[in-house]
Amino acid sequence: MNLDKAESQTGTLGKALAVLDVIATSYEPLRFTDLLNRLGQPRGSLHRQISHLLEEGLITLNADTGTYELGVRLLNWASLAWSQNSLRQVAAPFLAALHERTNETVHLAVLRDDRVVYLDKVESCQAVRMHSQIGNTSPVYCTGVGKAMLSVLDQASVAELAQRLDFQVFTKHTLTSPAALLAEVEQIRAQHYAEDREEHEVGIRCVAAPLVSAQGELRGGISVTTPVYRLQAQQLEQWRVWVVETAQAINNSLKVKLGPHA
Amino acid sequence: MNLDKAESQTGTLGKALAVLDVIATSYEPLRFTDLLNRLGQPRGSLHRQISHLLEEGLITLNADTGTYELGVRLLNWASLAWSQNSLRQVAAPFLAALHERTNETVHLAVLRDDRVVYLDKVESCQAVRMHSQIGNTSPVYCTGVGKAMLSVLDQASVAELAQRLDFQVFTKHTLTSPAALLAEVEQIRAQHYAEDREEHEVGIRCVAAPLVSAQGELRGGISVTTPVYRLQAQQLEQWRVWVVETAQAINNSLKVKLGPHA
DNA sequence: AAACAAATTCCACTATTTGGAACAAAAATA
DNA sequence: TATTTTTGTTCCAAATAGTGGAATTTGTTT
Repeated sequence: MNLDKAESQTGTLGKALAVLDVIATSYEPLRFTDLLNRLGQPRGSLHRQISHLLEEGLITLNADTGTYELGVRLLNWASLAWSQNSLRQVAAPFLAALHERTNETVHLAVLRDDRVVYLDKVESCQAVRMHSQIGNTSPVYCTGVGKAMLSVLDQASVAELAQRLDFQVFTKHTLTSPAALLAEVEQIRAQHYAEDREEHEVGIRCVAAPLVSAQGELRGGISVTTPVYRLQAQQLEQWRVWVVETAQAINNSLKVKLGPHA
Repeated sequence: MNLDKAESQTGTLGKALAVLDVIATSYEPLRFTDLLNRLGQPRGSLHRQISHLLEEGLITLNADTGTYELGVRLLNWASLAWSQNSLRQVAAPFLAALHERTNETVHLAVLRDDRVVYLDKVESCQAVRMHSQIGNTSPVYCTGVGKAMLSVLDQASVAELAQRLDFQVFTKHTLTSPAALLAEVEQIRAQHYAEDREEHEVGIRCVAAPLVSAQGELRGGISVTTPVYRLQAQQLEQWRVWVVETAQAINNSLKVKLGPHA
């Protein structure tokens, strides 16, 4: 009956998670009717989906406001997801060493759904904000790790991806077109490292490199971030070398730790 | 046909999440067959459930090992869950102030499924381990916050809960019977604060108090934790006061921020 | 107390899930 | 290399769980 396009259905699960996603990404708290409007589903169906999510502890009803919040079960899963993540486990000591050398904030990130997701962070003891960044996402096109990761995908995929991106302007250095991004990625591919020159946030620069498996598949990216005011030209040069070296070391470690088979 | 006991079914969603839970709580990485054994489901069904979880990004297949890991989508949700959590938002400044006064680690936790889940933590800049603790769980019966939270439930619920707990012995001070726990909770109810006297970990003590809504319903708990070696008797007395004061302040703030209705 | 809005329940209809078995691929063994 | 065993994937009729429109209940406003 229906052999349209990429027909991807995860059935009942997908529908329930769509509800969860709306709750997760809404800026203001939502009541039943708000969800009804945003999801355009029949009352009955939505109602049951919500009860299931509640019963499973994925969401919570705030009795005072009648609005839904994400449940703490998600926090618990995330904690487990983080600690068992194999990429993170392998990379951790290298990130620590890189931080040691640079004394700047070091990130580990992966690509998901056209966005960068931060997996780990090593920083000098600062105001200890939550996971600081862990689990947060940023656009690919204006972050060091983002562009670094794109550089190991084949040109065609990058072009496709660039086409469907929605370029937002964060600073006057933000890349704002598919063409600009493609050109930049081309260059990154050649030099093996990427830079963010205040493209996402004014006053913040970073140097990044991609992580790949033994088969050359994209695994993630790492970066060193710094405020420009304490940045000196030769430091930057030094960091490029260190970041690339560290990425290389992690790649080698990945081969040993994960895939001694091909 | 089937009116057995507490008949709680979340249908398809519940089954999918059961798979996720097995992956989450396993100590070693699991392959398809491992999951099959642990879940005792027909091959076909499990296979489809796994594909759905994969497609939704809730789990990832590690191509090198053929094992499944939790997906980063969970990290992203957790990050949002944490930042939008209203209890945490309200409590945050009070936790910071309490940390300021005591200069010791301060925790915010909630009760879920007979366990304590840590929601927030303020600590002196130490080795920055991930969420440090956020999303981690501990038993109720051997933690300060755990026992503090039990003290605001009615005696019957606590007795029931105590009965179904599996008391593990962590130190020589760990409470190991429903009776002991009930007695302790009784006392906590009277004095309005709880203590963990090296019951979970040798050398660690803590003082805790429960958080309640305007209607007196349990909302969570807070605690101050310290290594015994730097503990002096009069400090402890001081902290009891501060912890109870802080809890009271948060409770008041909860009334204002959340529920000005009854 | 009436009018209104929001949330919950109901139930005949329909789509998805189920689970056993057949099939394919990969590893282990001969 | 051939053979067996293990592991993973696909199929489809039957069973089950989800759908969605409407009626009912609950709770808020006038």
